[in-house]
Amino acid sequence: MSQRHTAVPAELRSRADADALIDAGYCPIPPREILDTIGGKWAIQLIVASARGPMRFTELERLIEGISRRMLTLTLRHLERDGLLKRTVYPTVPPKVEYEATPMALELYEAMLVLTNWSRRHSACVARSREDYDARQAS
Amino acid sequence: MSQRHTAVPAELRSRADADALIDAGYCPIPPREILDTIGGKWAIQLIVASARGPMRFTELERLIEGISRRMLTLTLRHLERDGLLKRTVYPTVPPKVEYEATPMALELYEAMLVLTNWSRRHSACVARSREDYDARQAS
DNA sequence: CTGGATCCCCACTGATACTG
DNA sequence: CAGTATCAGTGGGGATCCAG
Repeated sequence: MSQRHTAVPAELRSRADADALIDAGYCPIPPREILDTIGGKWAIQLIVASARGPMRFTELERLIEGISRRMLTLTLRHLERDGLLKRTVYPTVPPKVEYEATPMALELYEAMLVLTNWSRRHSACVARSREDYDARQAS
Repeated sequence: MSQRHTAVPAELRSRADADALIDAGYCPIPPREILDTIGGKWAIQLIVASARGPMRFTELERLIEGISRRMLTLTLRHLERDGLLKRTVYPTVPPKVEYEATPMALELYEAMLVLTNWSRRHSACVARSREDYDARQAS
């Protein structure tokens, strides 16, 4: 735990580059902290959905598709607690509550795009690898 | 599902930029697939540990600290199946098995650094947000 | 409309013991 | 050395009902 950290250049491709990063003290272990935050089944979708502007509870419920009322509430609370969503209550009747991604969440979203990019570049390769692996197991 | 995707520039800061990205069809929903792969408790640590070169089973077991033999095996199998680790068996006695991160895994590792960077920039903010939130709940 | 409360399931994880 | 097998605990997540 608690290793040193420095600013990260991060446009590299080779094994040597990765070596250099590790030697420089880049410790990707803290991602556990991030993964605990956004690793939930719905967190990312909620951030994306509320990235364009205020979204109401029911809007999100309809948009996310498959999410239960319980998990919607829980995940929203979690994200709000972490400062990733701003919750605004309008004391009207019936009540109206809006959720909106904070700037910090938008940056996280942009960071996620790098992972998305990786996924897109390699998903086929991963799928093929799985097939090969499963085929070998069958034999 | 199955939205369009395009190459990603991804050096932006504003809400408008995020809007532009979403409009352009960047769908960060697939990260679920990534998160299922690396969201495990030990996956990232194993990738990092085996990023510098071949690592033996027992080496990893000692290095990771806290991992059980069972989870080490399971996670290694999972990563191998996805093509993120290469497993090499030397039919000697006693047996010798080496695990090494593939180029694809190294790229993933580099992508994770972006998230790590986000975490480092905002961890204090998140912590403060949590304190505020919890304080409000207490009242 | 926006949740809170409750019950339940099961996948992930850990602990321990055994083996080629 | 490098696993496998088995049992048990925990928590995330779903279903349902209730309430301000």
